[in-house]
Amino acid sequence: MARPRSEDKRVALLEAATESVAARGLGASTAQVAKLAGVAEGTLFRYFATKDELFNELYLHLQHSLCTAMMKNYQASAPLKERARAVWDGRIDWALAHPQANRTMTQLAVSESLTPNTRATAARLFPEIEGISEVCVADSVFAERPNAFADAIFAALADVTIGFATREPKKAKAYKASGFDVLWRALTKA
Amino acid sequence: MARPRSEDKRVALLEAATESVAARGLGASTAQVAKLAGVAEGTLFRYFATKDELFNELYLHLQHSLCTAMMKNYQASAPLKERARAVWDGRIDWALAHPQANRTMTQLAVSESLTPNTRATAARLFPEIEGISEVCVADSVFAERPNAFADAIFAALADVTIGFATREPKKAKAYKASGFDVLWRALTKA
Amino acid sequence: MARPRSEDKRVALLEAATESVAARGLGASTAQVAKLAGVAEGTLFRYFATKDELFNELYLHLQHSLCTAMMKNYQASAPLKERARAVWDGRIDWALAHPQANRTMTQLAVSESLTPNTRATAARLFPEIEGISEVCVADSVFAERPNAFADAIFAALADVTIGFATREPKKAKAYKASGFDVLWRALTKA
Amino acid sequence: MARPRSEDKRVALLEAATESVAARGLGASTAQVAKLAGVAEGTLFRYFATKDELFNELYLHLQHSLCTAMMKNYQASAPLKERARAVWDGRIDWALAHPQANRTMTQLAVSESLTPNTRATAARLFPEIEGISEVCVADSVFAERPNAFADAIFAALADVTIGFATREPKKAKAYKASGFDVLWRALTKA
DNA sequence: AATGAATGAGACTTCATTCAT
DNA sequence: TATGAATGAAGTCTCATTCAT
Repeated sequence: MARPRSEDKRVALLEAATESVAARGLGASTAQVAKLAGVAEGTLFRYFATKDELFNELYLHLQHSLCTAMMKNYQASAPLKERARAVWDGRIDWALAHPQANRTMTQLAVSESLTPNTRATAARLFPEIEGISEVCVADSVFAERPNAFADAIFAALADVTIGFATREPKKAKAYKASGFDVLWRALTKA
Repeated sequence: MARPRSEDKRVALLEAATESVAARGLGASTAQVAKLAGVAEGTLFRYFATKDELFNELYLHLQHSLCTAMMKNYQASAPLKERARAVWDGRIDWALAHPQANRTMTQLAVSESLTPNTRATAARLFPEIEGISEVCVADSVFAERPNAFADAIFAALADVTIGFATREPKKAKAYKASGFDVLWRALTKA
Repeated sequence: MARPRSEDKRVALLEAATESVAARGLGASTAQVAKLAGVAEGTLFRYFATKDELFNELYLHLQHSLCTAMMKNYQASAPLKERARAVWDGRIDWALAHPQANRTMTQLAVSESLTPNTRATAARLFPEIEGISEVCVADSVFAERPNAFADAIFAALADVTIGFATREPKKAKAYKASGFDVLWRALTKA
Repeated sequence: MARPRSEDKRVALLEAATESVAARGLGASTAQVAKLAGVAEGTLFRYFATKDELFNELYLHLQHSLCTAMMKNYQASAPLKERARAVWDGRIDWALAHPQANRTMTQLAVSESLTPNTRATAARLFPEIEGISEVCVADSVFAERPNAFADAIFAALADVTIGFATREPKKAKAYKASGFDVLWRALTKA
C-alpha cells in the first residue's frame, strides 16, 4: 500500500512468507512471517495492506523468480526442441533448488486468495517462453488457444516430474529426462 | 436401543463439507459445515472426531465416488485403448457433473491434512484401473514403477482438461477428446 | 434421583469416578466415568441426577470406606494412646492402599461441589473415633469444640505423613510411626 | 517504541484470577478473568500463553506475597521461638487479610496445573524461614530432611488454624495463639 | 431400566488488523 | 517509519444433560 522505504525488508518478508507457507500452509500467521523476517508484527502491514495482498505479491514474486530461472539457458536461436528442453530443465531445477518456494507456489495457485488480476499478470510473465506452444498439435478445440493449452500441459507434467524427482532425489536427472520425453510426445505429432 | 447413528447424517455432513470447502477452501468452518448439513455443531464431532478426520474421510468419500464413476463404462474385455478412454471419460464427466466435489478433492490433495494412510487407502481404490499403465512407455527410471507414473500423468492431464472444459462448457466434449489424444501420445510409443 | 435397580452399577460408577478424578481432576467428564464403569453415558444420570450429585455421593462413599478402614483394628477397651494409634494406622494404610481414592477425596474436599449438607454428613461418619479428642489439651478457645479441633489436626498431620510415605514408599512404616509421635505431642500436654 | 507492556495489567490479571478462582475454582473461565481485569480476552494470552501458565504464575505470585508477609516481623537476632512465632503470625494474618488469595493458593496447590518446576521455585522462596526447622525433633526417618518435614507440618497446622479463625473471626487471635502452641509441641521435644 | 445420539452453550486459544507511542 | 500491545471476532472442540428408542 504505502510505498515502503526498505526493499530489503520487503524481500525479507516475502522470503519469510515463502518459508512459513511451505511449512504451515496458507494458515501461516502474519505474526510468524514478521518474526521470521525479523520485523515487528505491525511492520508487515506497512508493506502489504492485508494478508491477501501479501499472498498475491508473493505469488508474483515466486513466478518472477521461476521465470528468470527458466530463461537462464534459453537461446532464442536454438532449435525448438532444444529451447523447450532448456525451459523444461529450468523449471525442474528451480523446483528442486527451491522446494519451499515451489510448494508455496502450488498452495497459492489452488487457493482462493489469488485475484484474477494476479493470475493474469503472472501469465504475462512468460512471453518468450510461449514459443514452445508452437509445437502443439492438438488440432481441434485447443487449436484456438494453443498457448494456454501447451502451458497448462507443460506445467502439469512438470509438476508430476518434480514430485517424483523430489521423492527420489538420486534419480532426479533421469526423471527430468523422462519427463521431457513425455512432454514432447504429448505435444508433438508422431 | 437408543437411536442408531444415522448414515444419512454422515453423508449430509460429507456433502456439506464438500460444498463448504469448494466455496471457502480448507478454512471452511465446522460451524458452517454443520449448519449446511442441518445438524448441531456438536453433532459433527460425533461423526468425525476432528476437522482433520472429517477431511480425511471426505477425501476417501470423494475418491470412492470418482472411482465408481470411472468404472461405470469400463469393460475388462475391451481393447486397451477403449478401456483407457472409458476411464478417461469417466474422470472428466465426473468432474463436470460434480465441480464442487472436484474442486474440494483438489484442495484436499494438496493439503497437509491428509495422512499418509489416507493417501495409501485412496490409491488402493483404483485396482482394476491400473491396467492403463500397461501402455506406459517411459522406459528409463519410471519403468520401475510405471503404475505410479502413468497414474500421475493421467491425473495431471485430466486436471488440465477439466479446467478447460469447465471454463468453456460448450466445448467440453471436444476438450475431452483432445485431452485423451494428448494422454495417449504421452504414454505410448510412436 | 430415581431409585436405581442395580447397586453393582452404582458402585461401578463410583469407582470409575474415583479413578477418573484421580487422573484428571474434577474436570473428568461424565462420559469418561460412564465408559470406565462399563455403562452408557445416559445411564450415569439415572443413578446420579447431576455431576455434582455424583461428586457429593462419591465423597460420602470414600469417607465411608475410609472410616471402615480406620475402625478395623479399633478396640474400645484399649488404652487411649493405643486406640489413637490404631485409628492413625488405619488412616495412613488406607491412603497407601488406595492412593487414587485418597487423591480424589482431597480434590473433592477443597472443591466447590460439596454441599454443606454433605460435609456435615461426612463428619457424622466418625462418631466413635472422636474419643481421640479426649486428649486434646488446647485449653483456650479450642476447648469449646475440642473434637473438631482434634479431628482437623489429625487429618492435617495424616495428610502430611501420607505425602511423605507415598513419595518414599520404602520408609512408609517409619513415617507412619514418626507421624504419630508428632500427632501425640501436638495434642497432649507434657 | 510502541506501548510498553503494562505491569499494571499483568497484576490486574493476576488479581482477577485470584478472585475468580476463589469464587469458582480452577474451572473459572479465562473470559471471566479478563473481564474482571478490564482487558480483552485476547490480551490475557499476551501476558500468559495458556491458562495453565496463568495458574503457575499466579501461584508464584501468591507465594511471593505470602512470603513477604511472613518475613515482615521476622528478626534474625530474635530467639528461635520468637522467630517461629513471627512467621506463624505472618502466615495466619496474611490468610485472614486475603481470604481469596489463600483459598486460591490452596486450590492451586492440589491441582494438576502446577509444574514440578513451579513447585520447586515456590519452595525456594522461603530460605530464611527454614530456620524454624531447627527445632524439629522427629528423629527417625524425618531426620534426613527435617526442613521439608517441618515446613509441611507448619503449613498443615496453619491451614487448620486459618480454617477455624476464618469461621469464627472474633476468636481469630485466640486461635492463632493456640495453633502456635500446638505447632510448638508438635515440633519440639518435651 | 438402559441406551447413546443429539444438542448448543461455552471453553480455550489464535490471529489479522489497528493505533498509540 | 517502525513498533508491538491491544483487540474481539471467530475457530475448533468439549461436555453435561435430554430424550427418542
